[in-house]
Amino acid sequence: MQPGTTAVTTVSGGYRGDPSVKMVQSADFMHGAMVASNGGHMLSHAHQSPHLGAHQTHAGSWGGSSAAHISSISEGQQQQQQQQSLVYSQPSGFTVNGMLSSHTGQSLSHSGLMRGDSPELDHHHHHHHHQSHNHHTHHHQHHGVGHDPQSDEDTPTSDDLEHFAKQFKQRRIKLGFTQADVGLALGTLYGNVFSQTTICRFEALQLSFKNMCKLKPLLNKWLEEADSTTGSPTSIDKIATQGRKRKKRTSIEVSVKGALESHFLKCPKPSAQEINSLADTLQLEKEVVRVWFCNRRQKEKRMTPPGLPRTPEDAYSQVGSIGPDTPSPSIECKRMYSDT
DNA sequence: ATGCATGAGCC
DNA sequence: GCTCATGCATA
Repeated sequence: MQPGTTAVTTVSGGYRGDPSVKMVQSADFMHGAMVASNGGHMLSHAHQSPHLGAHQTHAGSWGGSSAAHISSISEGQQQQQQQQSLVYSQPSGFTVNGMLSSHTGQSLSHSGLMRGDSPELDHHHHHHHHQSHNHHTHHHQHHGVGHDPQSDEDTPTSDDLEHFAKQFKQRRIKLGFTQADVGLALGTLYGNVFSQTTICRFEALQLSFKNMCKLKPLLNKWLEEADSTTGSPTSIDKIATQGRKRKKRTSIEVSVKGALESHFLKCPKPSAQEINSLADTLQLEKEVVRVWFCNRRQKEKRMTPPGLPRTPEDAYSQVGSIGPDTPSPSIECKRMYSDT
């Protein structure tokens, strides 16, 4: 390695189109995953623009003011610890309640989430579900959890999704299932397999609004199945893992990340030439830089903004001069040259 | 739990 | 090449 290497790309080249190496990905994605000591992000600048309707492309698909704390540390820990049962909990059936008898009441109900913000997600389509509070009709009775007011018919609001995600996580944990278990179960039940990552991001509301809406019905059905003690031996049939060759994950140095961040603030969508220059300066592959910006933009569109270690309660303490983002002037990034 | 990556669909 | 949904691999 050269002393000037900014990123450790373990493998370079030959990952696609090279059938010499075959490696089936094992399901042990949780090895040493007991590091639930996070809760905050390293990104402390937290640039979020609460003022929509401006010249900005799209500042947050969720309306920005969701203010949902990602997850409590206490929940995260107990969730991580149970991931040791990745040897597929269901050998030949759905032994739902056959493994959840070892917990009694650890997950206290801590629904600290009540603020009335109206999500205005009018950037995708024009569905007008402005969360009209027409509660003139009597709401059907629901005992405890497992049922959401909207069912899975019409489009839920961000509040609904937020609530559902929380409930889902609670139930899931109480039932003794891991996020990976749920992902697999969805596959066996509906044909759509999902990874632990997706389930995790759903619970943490780190998906786009549309994506959340798509997954909610599925997860809701799983919930019903699971908690109804359905001893019905559902067919377990997990699809064979695709022998995909994947590029080794590039580890970008912290300093380099900082540089990328700075550039992102100036211009979230750099041109190919800009990317080229950046890649050259930071000694990274152009593709790596390009993908980094893509991922960075995606992160910006999530409900939970990048780096927001404050709880909804804390949000009340700093209103007025909304601090997460210093209102930067609209620095429109433009192409350096036009080679046309 | 999250960072980097893939791939499908769109332009 | 971008967005968007999704996930492997990893800290």
